[in-house]
Amino acid sequence: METQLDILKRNGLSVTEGRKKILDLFLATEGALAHADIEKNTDAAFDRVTVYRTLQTFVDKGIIHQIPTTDNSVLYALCKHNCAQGHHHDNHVHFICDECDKTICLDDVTVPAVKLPKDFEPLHAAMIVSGICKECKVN
Amino acid sequence: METQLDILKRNGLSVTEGRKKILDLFLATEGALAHADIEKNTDAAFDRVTVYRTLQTFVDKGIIHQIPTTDNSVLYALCKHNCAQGHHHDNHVHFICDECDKTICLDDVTVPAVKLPKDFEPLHAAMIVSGICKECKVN
DNA sequence: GCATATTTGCAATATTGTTGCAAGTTTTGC
DNA sequence: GCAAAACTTGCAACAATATTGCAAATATGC
Repeated sequence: METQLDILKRNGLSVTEGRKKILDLFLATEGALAHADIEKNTDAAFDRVTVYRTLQTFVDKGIIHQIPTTDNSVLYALCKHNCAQGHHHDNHVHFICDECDKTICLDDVTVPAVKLPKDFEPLHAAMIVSGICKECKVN
Repeated sequence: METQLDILKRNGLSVTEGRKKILDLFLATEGALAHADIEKNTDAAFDRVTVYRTLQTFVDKGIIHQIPTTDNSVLYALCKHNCAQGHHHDNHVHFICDECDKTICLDDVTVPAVKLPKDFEPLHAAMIVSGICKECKVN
């Protein structure tokens, strides 16, 4: 399995404590992370600014992708497939649970294509489904 | 055509200057509006707080709906169809233009249903397509 | 190991969102 | 149309979130 080190090197990034730790967190988390989660889970070991910059770098490199939400926050999740710089393949559906508030990448559910009106040229599509997730449904 | 007055009355809301003006702005705008746009376009005639509260009220009543984005902001747009309180019908696709940055409600394009993994129960789905819009494509 | 390039932390600042409360406005019932 | 009740607004204070420049620290290439 690919380690944080591999990921950083593959993307030509300097290997630093901060980047390793944040990547570790992503690798250890099933769902998506908000900026706030990352600050909490690294025990304030890093400056807030570093977290912002690290996330931005990862997004630019295609290591993580952003998930839009309706509550003025952005969620981040690892790209499971190989995403080249500036060319993401994160075209899977995201599920936000109304119960436990977790966001899950449904890697096997691809965003369906839609027919747009004339002269609209689509480049990227995102889809967010909310409801009750597997875990909450069973319990 | 339905005026701002009709909309307010239909929803049992007090008719105030602020609500009328903000509704006017929505009725006059084709695309979606960010909170910042609303503050700007009302000439700072209202307190920031009033704008926040008015938008919240409109969302609660189903007069406008929220559109998720990936840049830490939420966009708002009028519900074209009759949305009952707590029961929105805004299941159309939203298009964000990378060129002019406008967000357009594609009222005629409905969000397609997707097949979710076992035990996931969907309640709501949103879809955002980005690319080049009609206007920018032609010019 | 050293020079260069990159990254980090700090401080300052800007932006955005929230809450309580008193004053003002709208609606209701007559 | 008027008074009382209900609701809405603005202000002030505050909290949270995001951005920038710059010097110090760290990582990389040779």
